Amino acid sequence: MDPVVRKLNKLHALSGSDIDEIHRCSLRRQHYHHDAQICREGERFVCRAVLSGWVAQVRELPDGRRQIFSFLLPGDLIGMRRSSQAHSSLIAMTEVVTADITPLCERVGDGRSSMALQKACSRAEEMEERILLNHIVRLGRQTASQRLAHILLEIGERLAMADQADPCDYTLPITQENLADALGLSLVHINRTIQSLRREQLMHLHGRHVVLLRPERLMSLAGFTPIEEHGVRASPHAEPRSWVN
Amino acid sequence: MDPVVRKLNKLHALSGSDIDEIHRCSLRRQHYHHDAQICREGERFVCRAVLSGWVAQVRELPDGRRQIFSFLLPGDLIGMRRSSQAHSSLIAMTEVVTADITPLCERVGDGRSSMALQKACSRAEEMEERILLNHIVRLGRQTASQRLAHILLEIGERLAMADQADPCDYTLPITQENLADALGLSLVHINRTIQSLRREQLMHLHGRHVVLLRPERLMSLAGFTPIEEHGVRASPHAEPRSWVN
DNA sequence: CGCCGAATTGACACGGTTCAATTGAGGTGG
DNA sequence: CCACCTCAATTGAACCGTGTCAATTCGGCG
Repeated sequence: MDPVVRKLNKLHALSGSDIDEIHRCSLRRQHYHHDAQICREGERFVCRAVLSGWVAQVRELPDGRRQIFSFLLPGDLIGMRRSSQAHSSLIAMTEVVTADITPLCERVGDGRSSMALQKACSRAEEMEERILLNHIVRLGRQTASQRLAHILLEIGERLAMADQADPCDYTLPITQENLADALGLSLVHINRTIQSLRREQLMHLHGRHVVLLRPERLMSLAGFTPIEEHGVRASPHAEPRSWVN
Repeated sequence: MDPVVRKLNKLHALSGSDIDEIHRCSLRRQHYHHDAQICREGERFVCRAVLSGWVAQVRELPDGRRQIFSFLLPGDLIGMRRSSQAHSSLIAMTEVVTADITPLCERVGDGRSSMALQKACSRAEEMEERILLNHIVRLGRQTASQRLAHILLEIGERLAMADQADPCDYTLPITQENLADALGLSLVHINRTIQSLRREQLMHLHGRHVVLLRPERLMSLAGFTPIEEHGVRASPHAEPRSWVN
């Protein structure tokens, strides 16, 4: 449960007993092979935590193409809220280990756990929401290079949050095709986009190894906002246009 | 609170006292002009219900362009879960009336309300999630015509759920530019896409009036799955590919 | 009647897709 | 230790869906 504890603790400082509770409330481990389907769309699924490996939340289209909604990284919680069936499938992008954390979900859900733990979980959910909205912006309004830079920055930030890696230097255990399925692009175009960013000396991406060489330039290119800056920015707008009766 | 009651009741049958509770737990109404900003990104916001009018959940990009995440229709609840700041702005697409439902959120959240009411709210949240995921698929993997057909079918279904209109014949109180901002397309191209669907006799869309002429054809064109069919479909896959240790 | 925002149209450029090969790298067995 | 196999990465060329720019028309309202 280590990555889970690290991530939650970074979102909201936890006490020793909180950490104990996290350990106590996790049931059996489950192992999945690369490409294994962890959960099928429409199925009811239990609340899990990813302990190691990457999982993709994905929908398969009638014509066989895929759209990946998000990547779930070590430390991420799956389905804290969702009570009934899933609206997406879960597929192991690598060898994966998860833990069933149903008891933890219940205790946090009905308020039996500590305030700190609840706060940390709610922060985690918020972060999840932010990631989903970021993804929509990428798909709706960004070019291929922006999408790629943006998601690589975001993944780096998330890995760092669970102490899995340096935010600008990490292992990307997925294929270019997987990136394409997430970013709504073709495999061929992802490849060309990678080369373009490489040529401009903005990043390395060879094999499974990513290095973001100039994070500031990448951030401005992609319009990426790191998580620390959320909620404290002064609005750039001159005056509110809102009108309340 | 009528559209809220109708929608929740359709998601899970409510008792008379549930309906009373919904009424009792709603605080003051707030009125907004067309184009008013109801909530700014990064702000803390209260839990609200949309009573009339349409609201857009939107993010503004540095270059002035917009991405609309979703449209909130009468009967929709805003921010049932999100405790702290919003990751998107809310903008009134029409004249809008909302109700502050903070008490309702709290009672449902900590289990003081009836089981039925909790169930209905959790169904509403699930539907919200489904809508967001559908949106990602539209943006990531569909053509302009598919996106348009898909979102119009979805909106029709949602309006019908709150008894606001016929699912295939309703008023769309937004401009083509708003559709473009939601569907990740340019205003010009949205216009041409509308004309194309019109030419093929699949729908009418003149002024604010939409008629979906051949819903079945539109659904197959757009790969749209109505909500009733969720969770009961037999999987088309031959055998599970998953492997559990 | 005249105004203004919304809708519509045309021409052109470009980002991204598709199809079809080719190259490269890691893993396995002989 | 090398030949081979396979999957991932890379490349080229043609095609087409969308974006952009710049007018023009439409429609409702004062």
